[in-house]
Amino acid sequence: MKRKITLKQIARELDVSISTVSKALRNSVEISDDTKQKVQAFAKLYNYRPNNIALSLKNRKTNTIGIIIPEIVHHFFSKVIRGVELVANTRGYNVIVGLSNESFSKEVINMEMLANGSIDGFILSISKETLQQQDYHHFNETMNQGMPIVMFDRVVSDINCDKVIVDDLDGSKKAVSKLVENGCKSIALITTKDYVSVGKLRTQGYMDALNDHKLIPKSELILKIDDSLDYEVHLDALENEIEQLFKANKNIDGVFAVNELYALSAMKVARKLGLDIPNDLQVIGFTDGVLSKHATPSLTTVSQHAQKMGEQAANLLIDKLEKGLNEDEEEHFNTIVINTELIERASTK
Amino acid sequence: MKRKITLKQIARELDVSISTVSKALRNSVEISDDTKQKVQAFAKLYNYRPNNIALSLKNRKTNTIGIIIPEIVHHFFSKVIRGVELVANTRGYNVIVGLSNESFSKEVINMEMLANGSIDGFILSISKETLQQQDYHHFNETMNQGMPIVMFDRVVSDINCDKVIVDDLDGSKKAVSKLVENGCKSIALITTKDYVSVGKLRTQGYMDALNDHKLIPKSELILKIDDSLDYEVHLDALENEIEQLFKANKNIDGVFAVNELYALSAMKVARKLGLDIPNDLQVIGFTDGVLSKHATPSLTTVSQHAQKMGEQAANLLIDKLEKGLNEDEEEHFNTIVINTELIERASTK
DNA sequence: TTGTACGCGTTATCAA
DNA sequence: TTGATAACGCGTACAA
Repeated sequence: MKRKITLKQIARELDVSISTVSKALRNSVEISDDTKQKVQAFAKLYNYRPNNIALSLKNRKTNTIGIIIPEIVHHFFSKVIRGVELVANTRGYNVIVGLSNESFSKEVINMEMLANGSIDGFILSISKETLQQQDYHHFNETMNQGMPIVMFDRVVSDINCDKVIVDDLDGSKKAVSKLVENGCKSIALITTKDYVSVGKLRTQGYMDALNDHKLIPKSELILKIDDSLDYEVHLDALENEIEQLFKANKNIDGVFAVNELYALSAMKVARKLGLDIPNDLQVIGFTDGVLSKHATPSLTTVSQHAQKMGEQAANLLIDKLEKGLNEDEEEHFNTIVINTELIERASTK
Repeated sequence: MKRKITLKQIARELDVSISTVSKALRNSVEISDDTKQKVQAFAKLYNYRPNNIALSLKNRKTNTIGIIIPEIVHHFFSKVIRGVELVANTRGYNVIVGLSNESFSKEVINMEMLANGSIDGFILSISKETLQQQDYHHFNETMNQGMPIVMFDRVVSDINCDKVIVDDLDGSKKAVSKLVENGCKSIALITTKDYVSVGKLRTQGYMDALNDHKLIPKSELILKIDDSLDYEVHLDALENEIEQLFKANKNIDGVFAVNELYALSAMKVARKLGLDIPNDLQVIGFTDGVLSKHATPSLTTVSQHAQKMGEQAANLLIDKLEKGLNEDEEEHFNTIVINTELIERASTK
């Protein structure tokens, strides 16, 4: 087992100084061709590679991005990671992943861990618990220490940083308008409690679309799910709530759900109640998930372009990292809005 | 914007030496209580945290694990990551993620990138292209440099390292036996080409189960898909192949598929051909995916316990990293076999 | 053309 | 009880 070779070892072997080796390897004009050849050959033979950690320490730059997400077993987030990775890699960065697991304290601990020199900047999406507690001090502290943050999807306006979001409002409007245009008269909304920013915006889009079409939103058609429960586990509870909704409002002929699970559950319940999709009931979900495509019937969705979000976030962050930030120049923050796309499948006419 | 504070700055402020500060913060008995209090108060005030990079350089230990996987937008792999993250975090490690995207060269580049000091060891699953080319030099070189590797799921026997695998053979046997016991007489197998080790083993399990039940495997019932195509894109091609299989063998009453997509496609085609599941046809898939649970009908699966695999892999790696490896002690490699579990849903009787 | 010295931030050892 | 020094591995300004 031959350990990784260092400049010092090469220098000793060839009986020259460390700096000579260093310069020779970087092809400096200061060094004679003879020495360069000798050193380079030796380095190649022993497969010399500079130690990243030493470089990071010296340059005060790790070329590593930290990404903190609430959950990785989730198509949306893993697609975002893929986007980040893609851009990061081509631009010479590595990606270190931290999971908050929707917990405030884990988010804080993870960020503190990484902020102590391990990375150059963060890309993150806020955990539910943090959103609920509205405690954002760790984000501000991190930025105060000169470490940039790019937030995506779950963002809050209280924090001044670069952001990448989907056009939740417009996406929802498009979806609900589609339902209206397809003839739905009584459209239900299945959404989350309002502290989830995207849930709130998507709810707003639903309202706007109805208003645009001179339809009156009815509160009994709006089901706000408390998603602090993990519904992958408590699926029954979710389905029960939806069933109650349908039973109390037999005239429902359209459903807009703010995520995939809600939409699929709605379809499942509808099937159980003997409704035909899309003839009796049309359904659209806001999601980038895989379930939609393979569902029966396949689900019409509002696509969020998760991978693109990741790419944009990575570009935003790296741009900031590499922009020689002129001292007293006012810092500027960007918000990139990703357009949604309505993907029509079999759950709508 | 206050940059992160260092020992040196604290020392200067308090007019003591750097080493005094360092010792005071670690509560050394060498330092007077007075000084300790002073230093610790100051450090707390300015929220001092040791710089990870400097520590890594000094200790030649990064406390970071590198994980290289072929694809992140895939439930199996993201669950494995979750398992790795969980264990790594509780044991004081970070996780850095590299994606090979099923490409040999990306796998090599990613590993070289990380092997230069960024991490202490690898957890990885081999890319398809690497498996096809059977070029494993990068794994051996990495290990020769003293960097341990733990492989999971897609492994090869040629390489000597710790491994975590599922019991593919037994899992497949259980599945196919189940079909036989449920009355299937003519069971088709939808699998991959043999260079994918798990595909090969699962095929073997199918054979074994049939033999155990005195049934004769028929080659015309075995469909080997060339999965170098991305079937998420070329879904039609996949479904066509399966349709041919069904049409050429009308007596098929059971299907065992080595992954989720194949199983779902089989169900879709069957539905199209007017077959009722599970009455005319029973289907089982080898997978840990989400699609199964939400499919119509829901799919009976052989579960791989992906998260547990990740946890075991992380424990294996960290154990090795932290075991004071006695010089001439023979190095020992473990292979952990994870048991599968048959999860019965609606696609079987 | 080559080598010395320094600094990145930390800790351990040894001297004062 | 405190401080100076060396070391981790690297690159660079400056001296020889």
